[in-house]
Order: sequence, then C-alpha cells, then structure tokens
Amino acid sequence: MRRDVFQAIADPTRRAIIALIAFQAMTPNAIAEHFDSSRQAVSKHLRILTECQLVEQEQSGREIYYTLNAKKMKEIDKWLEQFRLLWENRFSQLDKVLHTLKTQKK
Amino acid sequence: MRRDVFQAIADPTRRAIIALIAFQAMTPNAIAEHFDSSRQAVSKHLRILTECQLVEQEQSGREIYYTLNAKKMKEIDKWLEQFRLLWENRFSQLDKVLHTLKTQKK
DNA sequence: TATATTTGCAACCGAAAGGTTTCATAAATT
DNA sequence: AATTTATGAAACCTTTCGGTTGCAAATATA
Repeated sequence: MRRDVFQAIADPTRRAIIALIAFQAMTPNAIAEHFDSSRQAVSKHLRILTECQLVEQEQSGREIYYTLNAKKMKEIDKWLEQFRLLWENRFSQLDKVLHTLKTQKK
Repeated sequence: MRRDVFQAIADPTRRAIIALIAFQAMTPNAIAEHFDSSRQAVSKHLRILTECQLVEQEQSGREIYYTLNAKKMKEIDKWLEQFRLLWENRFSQLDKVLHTLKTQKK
C-alpha cells in the first residue's frame, strides 16, 4: 500500500487535518472533535498521512501528538514549480518566445 | 459530479498529462501515445481535468487540442501558501516566536 | 487491583475510481 | 457517396476509498 503525497491531499478532510495541526500538534481525539465523522475515521486519515510522511507522531504517555512534516509539503510545491512561470504571466511561454526572438534580432 | 483540483492531480497519469500539455497543446491521440493505457482511458482523464477546469479545449476541425489552464494550477499554490512559511525554516514558527520575544525585550 | 481513557486495527459495506471494450458521431479523405 | 480518422460516451468490471462498528492493547486513574 504505497502512499503518495498527492493522493493524500486529495481528500478534503485530510487537507483540513493538515491545516489543523500545521501550527499546533494535536491528538487524534482532539482532531476528531473538529469533524463529523468518527474518531476511527480520523485515525484512518492520520494513518494515510503518516504513511506518506506528511505527518509525524510524538508519543506522550498514552497520548499521541500528530505534527505536520512541512518538508514533505515542499514536495507538492516542487512539482508545482515547473508550472509557476506559466501563471506568472510576466514570464509566460509566449512572452519568453517573443523575448528570445527580440534579443536574437539585436 | 463536482470535480476538485486536488482530486484531479491525485492520479499520476493526470499529473503526467498536465506536464505534457503544459507548454504545448496536444490532441487526445497524441497524448495517449505517451501512455500504456488506451486512448479512451486518457480521454476519461481529460474529461476529469476539463471538468475541474485544469484543462481547456480548442477545436480545430475534427481534432481537439487540450491546453493547460495555468490559472487553475494557481489554486493549488494558493492552498500551499499558508504552509510555505513552515518549510522555509528561516521563518519557521519557532523562529517567529523567538523573534517576537526578542524584539519585545528591547 | 479494578476501571476508565486513548488509541490502533480488523472486518464489513456502499460508492467511486480507473481501466477495458463496444458503439455513435462528426469531420476529413478517397 | 463510401471510407477512414478523431473523438466522446456508455456499459461493464475489479480495485480502492472512506465510512462504520466492534475489539484489543496500553497507559492513567480510582
């Protein structure tokens, strides 16, 4: 069951969990309180997030604190990187081509 | 069947399609040549990408050219924005807190 | 020690995903 | 006009997803 970061963030509940624990570690019980579904369902989501290393565990007695692994989030950003020039229209592909043609003429 | 950008990029084939047409519009047939699965399977992926507006169609006779809608890609980037400070360790949450404490002391 | 709390795991279930094959339609070619 | 080409849509199938309920294990508390 190989997990993928992109597959992990596909689910809206999991994205909400990520946002929830981003700035403060939380236990499964505390997280589950923010959602309508059962604690076990949230636990399943946490398992998936853990498997792809988006989230890490920190045991404290019988409680487990879940924290976001920001480094892993960077992976998504890295994939997006190749397209960033496209939506920053200042350097759109067309502009680039035109720029190249212009500078070659000189 | 409401489609979501995050769900759309969850599939590796769809991510490959996005990368493929990012800098050059392509027809379904041309796209399908790059994959092992059937043309119809690719067509299904294109449908999903179109439904969430990640991709746009441009008819030319009986051919349809698919282009990436870079603006929509920005949506993913926008969601990522809230976490960017976390992985740019120069401004990690901890650093921010320490900085605040430090400046308050002065 | 007995009980309550926190958590993960397994089994089950309906819905959705992703693939295939078959068919219909429209445009280009002969 | 007949045929080929490009494409999308429908029907079907297997696997995965996301949820549930029930149970077991470990730690904290009475």
